[in-house]
Amino acid sequence: MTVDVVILTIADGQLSVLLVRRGGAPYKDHWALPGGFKRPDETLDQAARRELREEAGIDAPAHLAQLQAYGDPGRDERTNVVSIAYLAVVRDLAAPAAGGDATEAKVFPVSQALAARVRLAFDHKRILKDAVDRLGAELEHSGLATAFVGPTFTLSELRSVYETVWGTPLDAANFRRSLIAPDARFVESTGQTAPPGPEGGRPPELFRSTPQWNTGSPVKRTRKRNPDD
Amino acid sequence: MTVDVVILTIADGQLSVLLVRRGGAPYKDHWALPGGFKRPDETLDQAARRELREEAGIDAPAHLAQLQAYGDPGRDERTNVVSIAYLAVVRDLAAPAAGGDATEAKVFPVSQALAARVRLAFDHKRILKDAVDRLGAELEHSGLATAFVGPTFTLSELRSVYETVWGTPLDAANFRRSLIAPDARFVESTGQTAPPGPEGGRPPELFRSTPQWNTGSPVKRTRKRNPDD
DNA sequence: GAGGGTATTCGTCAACCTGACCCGAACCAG
DNA sequence: CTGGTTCGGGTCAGGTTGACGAATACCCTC
Repeated sequence: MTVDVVILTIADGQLSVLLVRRGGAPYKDHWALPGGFKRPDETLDQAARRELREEAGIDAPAHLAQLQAYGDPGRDERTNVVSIAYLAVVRDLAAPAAGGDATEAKVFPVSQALAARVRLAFDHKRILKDAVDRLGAELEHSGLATAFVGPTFTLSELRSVYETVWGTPLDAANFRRSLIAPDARFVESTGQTAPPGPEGGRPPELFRSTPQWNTGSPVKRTRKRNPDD
Repeated sequence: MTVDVVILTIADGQLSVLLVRRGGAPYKDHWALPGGFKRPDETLDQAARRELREEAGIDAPAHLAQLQAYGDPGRDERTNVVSIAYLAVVRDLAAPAAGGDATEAKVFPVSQALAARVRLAFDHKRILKDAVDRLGAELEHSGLATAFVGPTFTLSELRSVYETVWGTPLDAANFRRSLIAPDARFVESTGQTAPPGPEGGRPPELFRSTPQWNTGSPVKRTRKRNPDD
């Protein structure tokens, strides 16, 4: 009975995942999701937080939720292990913060970690793929995108989260309109502005997310529909 | 490591769940979700199907998917047990089909099983509540509603599923319009008609669900918005 | 300081979708 | 045949969305 954590962040404009290098058999020297055995006296959530802290040096993830259990026989050649996968979202994962377990930690772009030539330990590639799919779906129905940005943020930063995860561009004006709609209180203005980026431009307004952002999201994913379908 | 299955169906116009009476300690004689220990040589899905067959006599559920893992210490006083909850949807659960395990099985309306005065074994009430919440959300985003009806169905039958699960009435005409939209192929007509119900009325058309019904659902839940909010 | 460049913010407009409602069609019971 | 019921099909106003243009506020270079 283990708990594995998919730690996602956005680094260099790419959705990225933190992986650790395994020190022992099986899959020695392979990259794997941080995780470990659940202790009898802790809840699953507590076990996930402990692994976050021990193996990734993360104390307070912006988001942490259970994903799914994986229990196929043979997924671990040693013993029959069922793993509970967790999804954690953090920001500022710039410093890999190698855990105290003498394991090496590194942040990979998800596209790279899912590439065919890369081999992850156990069924961790499938878990990662499921986690990314789940994240994309969750963005449509919750305010999870705010977990990728700071406590205050510009609408461009927030929009960039959607665009990065979904891989599709969004219209900046319409994105703004849907978020600051008078009846839907998803974000509220702080009155402050952020300095423009290196590219220049008008200084953007800083927003704060409201606790209401639970019942649905104003941002919709526009799936390209095949005309021949 | 156990697998518990929330078996939902619609009986007498009410969302209902199948519970079994426990024969042994702990929680002897309490009602509980059917479930049991996972065997090392089977997958989680296989374990769920085995429990469905052994304890509820169900061979082919219309829907079976993993929900969530529950692992709080103390949820089972004997040993530290992590349970993987599954959601199964079946139709025609009229015959309780008591399992061969000499356990008594009975179908309860969900509203009754969740009532405050009823005590279910372990944390099964919370699992059931989570399952029902999940079902309601899933109806909005998938074609799961078709699992409650037969291979062919009338639009009234399908609409009744949404109304029963959500507890809100839907406009019959608009429901029809959204389902038979020319570009959204969620259902297709069989050309046949069903006999009218005991109340009379025009014979309804029989439809079949299409395999496409995965990317979203045309039916939306209209949340009543508080005007003072 | 003038001019070009960028990103944000605001406004507009047509197309689409939605909720509400009406009416005829088809069937049953009396 | 008449009344009652459900299903099929249509209409209509209001809201929402996608696309797009224009104004604003900053930076940089000349």
